[in-house]
Amino acid sequence: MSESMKGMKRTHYSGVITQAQLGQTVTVMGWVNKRRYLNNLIFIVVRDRTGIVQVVVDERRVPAEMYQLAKAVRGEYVVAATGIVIARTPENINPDMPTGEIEIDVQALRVLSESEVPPFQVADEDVALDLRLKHRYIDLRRPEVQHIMKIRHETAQSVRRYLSADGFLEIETPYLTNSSPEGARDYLVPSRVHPGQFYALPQSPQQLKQLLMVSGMDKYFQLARCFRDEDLRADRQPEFTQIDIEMSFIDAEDVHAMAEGMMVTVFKEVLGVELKAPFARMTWHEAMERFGSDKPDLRFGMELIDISTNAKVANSEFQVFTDALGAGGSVRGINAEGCAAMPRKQIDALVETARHHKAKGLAWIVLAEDGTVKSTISKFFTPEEINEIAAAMGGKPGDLILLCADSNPVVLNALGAVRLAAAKWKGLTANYQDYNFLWVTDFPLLQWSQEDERFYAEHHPFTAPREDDEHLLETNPGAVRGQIYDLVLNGIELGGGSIRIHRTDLQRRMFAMLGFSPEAAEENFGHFLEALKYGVPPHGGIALGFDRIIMLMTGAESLREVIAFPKVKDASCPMTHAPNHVASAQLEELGIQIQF
RNA sequence: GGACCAGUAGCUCAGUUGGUUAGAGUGCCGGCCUGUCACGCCGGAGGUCGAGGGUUCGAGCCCCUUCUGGUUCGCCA
Repeated sequence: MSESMKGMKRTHYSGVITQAQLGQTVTVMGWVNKRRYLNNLIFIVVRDRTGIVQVVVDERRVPAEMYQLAKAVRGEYVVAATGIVIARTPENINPDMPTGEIEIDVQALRVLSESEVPPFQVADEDVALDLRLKHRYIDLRRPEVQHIMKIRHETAQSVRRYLSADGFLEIETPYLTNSSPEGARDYLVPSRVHPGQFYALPQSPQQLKQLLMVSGMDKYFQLARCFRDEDLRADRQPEFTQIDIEMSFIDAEDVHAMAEGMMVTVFKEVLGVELKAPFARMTWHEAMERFGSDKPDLRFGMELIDISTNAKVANSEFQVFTDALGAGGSVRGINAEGCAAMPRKQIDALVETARHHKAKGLAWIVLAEDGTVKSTISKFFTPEEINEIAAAMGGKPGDLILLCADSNPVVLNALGAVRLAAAKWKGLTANYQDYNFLWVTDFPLLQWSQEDERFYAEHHPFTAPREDDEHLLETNPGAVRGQIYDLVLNGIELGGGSIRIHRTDLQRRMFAMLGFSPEAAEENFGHFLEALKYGVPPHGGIALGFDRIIMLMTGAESLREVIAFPKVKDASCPMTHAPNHVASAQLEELGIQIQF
């Protein structure tokens, strides 16, 4: 019974019809959100991208055929309805509905497409994620998901407007490019013309945007799709979009000011939210010491406190403490304020969290409201000593003190995780609209890999060291700080960037530090080193995770919510079932054999 | 690659110590209803309890294996 829409033309979106159209003849087209049948009276609620509107079919006033058609209409049918916009009588006004003051008195009704009973209701709020993604085209009909897509669109437009007005050029870089030896695993694309050779999909347009600076483009941006063949997380997808930016003749401060201006404008234009700029700043070292994280959530305190030098701790009989201190580690803790009432099971979960992050354990002191004190370390300390340690931690009745002793990296990392878990339990991370931006700067340039017995670039191999640390590059590489900055929002890394190396000699020293022989550097980065010979402006930039920004703007729980057709845990698509087998003829043409 | 959590009707879930024919809400189908808007009322259909194996007189429940999904550690320059 599906019909053509021939002769009918949509005049209005459903959600925008108001009293202003009273008396007009309108035609809406959309999905049947709901059909309510009251014997002689049928209400059909039509939904489109803009909202819903009610169409009334009154048996006494329409032809029998039309009434029968209305009766047969079911949920998610696509219909076209023409009728006169009439005011509802006062008692029939629905104040919860934007179009609730009017309705459409039907004159013509057509079913353009029927629908089977959908696997889940568009109106349902709690539907399992895999089912939603399997039928994402239905999931995307839900108003909240459409809202996210709209925010995403508006944000992209706002970013483009802001950067264009600031003199940036939007330039596309290729998706078919070279594999790079550093960094994440690449997605490879076999070449038919060059059997046995492969393109790689870009993990980021890093080298190409730097080459655009060599070209004198001066200011570049791109909403670039990036690909990384690594395992997924709630905030990680194998393909994602980043706002990729590069600028010439600038320093880190210029990049900060540009990025802050962009975020302030975007949040204002899209959400109507006024952000405070400049954003907070903190060095990587300070972030690690105070929060145990290089991306601290500043919506709450619970900062790490080092009590290694506290006499009661340093001179105690408690070997867990003294062993850690003897080995050059530390004893630190956090005061989870107001968490004394945390159930034992939850405290155990915090201990588990610490263990999960390599700590051997987590000591705790419960300072109950009534003044009683309970602790896991009461066997090793007198009540007075425990009180003194608690006082050193700033503890007061009602607080929960959590202590960890180990090597410094382990203590910081574990307490950083415990801090987050405790804050989450306390509900301190619930308000996503409390936007706390933060720049984390001066990351170490290089990171030693025990496993591979070599240094890796913390950021990427084109990152410039701080000029005052450059002399340490060969003598004490681990101490060299890079001109690196990450933008962090509420504990999530929105992105990062750096000032790049623009001198050939320094770039060669950098590659040497990373263990590349001159020949290997030439083979992997030859075109890049070559380009550095021909006049390179000092430059730097930043890449911000576009999907993550949308996630934080909308309070979405997962990156999947803000991507139209996302991948799931094993990097597959539940809807299209990609990746998939290909015809053997295709493989033959590529000279590829599958072995397993 | 590791750890943890979940899987019962189309959907969201309950299911006690292992014990009769596995339930609720919602959706779906049919009937009634002239102003509904989470319409209401009546009736109905709908189940490989993710799969396989085991223990037991007896398994949705206990054990093993496995699959799927989620979270996370490793990984993510």
